Amino acid sequence: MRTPTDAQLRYLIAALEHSTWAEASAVCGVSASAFSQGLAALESRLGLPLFEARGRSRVPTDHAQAIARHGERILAELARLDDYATEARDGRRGVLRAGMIDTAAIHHFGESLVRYRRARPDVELRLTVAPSAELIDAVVAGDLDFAIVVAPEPSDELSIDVVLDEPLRIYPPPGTADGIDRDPARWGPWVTFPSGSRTRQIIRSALSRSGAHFDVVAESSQPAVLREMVRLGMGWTVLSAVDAETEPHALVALPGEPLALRTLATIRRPTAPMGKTTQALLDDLG
Amino acid sequence: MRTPTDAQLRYLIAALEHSTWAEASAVCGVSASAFSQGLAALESRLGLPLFEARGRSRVPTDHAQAIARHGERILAELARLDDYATEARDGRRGVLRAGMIDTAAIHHFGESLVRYRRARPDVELRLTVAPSAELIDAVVAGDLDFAIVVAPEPSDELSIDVVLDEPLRIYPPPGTADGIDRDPARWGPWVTFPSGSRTRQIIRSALSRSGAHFDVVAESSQPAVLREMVRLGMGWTVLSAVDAETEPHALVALPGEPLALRTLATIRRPTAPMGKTTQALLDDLG
DNA sequence: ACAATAGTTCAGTGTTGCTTCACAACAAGC
DNA sequence: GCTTGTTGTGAAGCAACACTGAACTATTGT
Repeated sequence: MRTPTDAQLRYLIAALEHSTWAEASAVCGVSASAFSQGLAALESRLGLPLFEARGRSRVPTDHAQAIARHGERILAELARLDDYATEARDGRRGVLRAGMIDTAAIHHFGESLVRYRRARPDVELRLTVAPSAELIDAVVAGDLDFAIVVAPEPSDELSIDVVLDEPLRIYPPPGTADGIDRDPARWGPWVTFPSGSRTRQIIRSALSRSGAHFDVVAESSQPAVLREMVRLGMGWTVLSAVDAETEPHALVALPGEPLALRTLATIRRPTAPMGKTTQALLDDLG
Repeated sequence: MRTPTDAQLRYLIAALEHSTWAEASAVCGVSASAFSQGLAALESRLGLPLFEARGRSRVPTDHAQAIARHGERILAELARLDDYATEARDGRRGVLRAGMIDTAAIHHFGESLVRYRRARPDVELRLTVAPSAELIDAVVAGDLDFAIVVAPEPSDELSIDVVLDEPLRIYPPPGTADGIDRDPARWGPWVTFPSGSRTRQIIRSALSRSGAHFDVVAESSQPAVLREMVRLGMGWTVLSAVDAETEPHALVALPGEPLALRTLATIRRPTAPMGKTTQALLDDLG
């Protein structure tokens, strides 16, 4: 014995709400014949009489009432599922697992995130802030829908879209003699990101291109910590301007061109379809 | 866009519960092919990605989880409907609208009714106690599933099954002279049922066959009232033994054969299918 | 390289739900 | 009575659907 169709339950409810089946079938948008057959099928599936012949019309049995109540609940649940699907389809509902490096989350896209939360309160936004390498692993593993990281090498496992290039500038400790920027050989020593860091690689190669030594005396993955160490005179650093030049205790960069550009990119797994929740945030970032 | 099938929801839930689809499809009792197609159909109906290719297995998306929860509720409601149907099919659940004349309800079938309520607590038993004519109308109108009444004339609108014949005996007031039973001409006057009553017709024709006058000095539809009037000496009556001879204040019948037999029968509308709830009570009465 | 595993695609099949048309039962009119 | 309109049912045909079995692709383990 098969389970009742949602159409059949709709027929039953309509039959109880209207005095005549012709009327009810019209409301359901099917022919009177289909309506009649549908109710007959429902009766046989349930194994219960739902209507009783009385003259030329049908009178519902007590079972019909009880079953219609069950039917209403079932249809209500189906409608809730449909509502969910509709909201999820256009990204008003769902889960969005985002990853960002700290600079992106705080300085570049903080506002976007706030806007997004306000615009889509039913989206469960889970933000992971971590270094690029960690975020890349998480994206590849499928633990994140996307991440904004320092652009990695192209790879089959990632689709990469550049979102912005930010300047990395050199920040000497306060009180460093003027004119020293002319002679890279006298730069340093350095406080910078830990050795696994992608930004550290960029810095190291840029410095070596400039002819500077890269002798590291202190490490931290936190820009704020590096800035403070420079302020205390422990050494020089290279940071993005937004990290170094924010109050309190803003640093002052060596004048001239930036040492290098750091490219930030969104990364996603190319095999995973992009959900509308993700889409919407990425659109806003661009 | 059509609504999801219950089978498709079952597939989704199974897919989330088992590590491999082959296993899940086996649990659902369908081929891996049908399973895969079913989930694909569900995805397209909802317009949402439910699974994501990862190596050679599929990983559910966040939507899949949420939708499965909705699906569980829908299936639970369907199961409740099915439970209702199962119980209703074998008469453990539903409504039973019964009618009985007072004598039947109190003396003949009171025990049956009590037994029935105890055996089938989920059946909503609605008992109407009224005179035969009224019950017959109610049955014909479809307001009662069946009734036990004084057997009426055969009719197209009723199916009639005799359940018992009960003796109607003559009850004189206390202190009536012995030997008077030999002379029907000296019987009476009478207190008896109102003129519309079926039992009164039986009594009148039986008395006239015996050669007695049928002069009525008081009427009531309630046997207990008639009995009391006889006890107070207002006149004679004819009652079924169970009504007249119960304590307190039992009457004593004229000796000899009963005046007449009153036939009680169950009546039903022949066009209405007999439900199991009705069936069960009628079986018990027999 | 090879076989085993996981899931998909394809063609074919039976069932279902629908439509249209014809029909039976009934009520109300003349 | 006869006719007419209404209400619901049955039959034939059709399109959609869910299923199966077999061939197929892609991934993983050895």
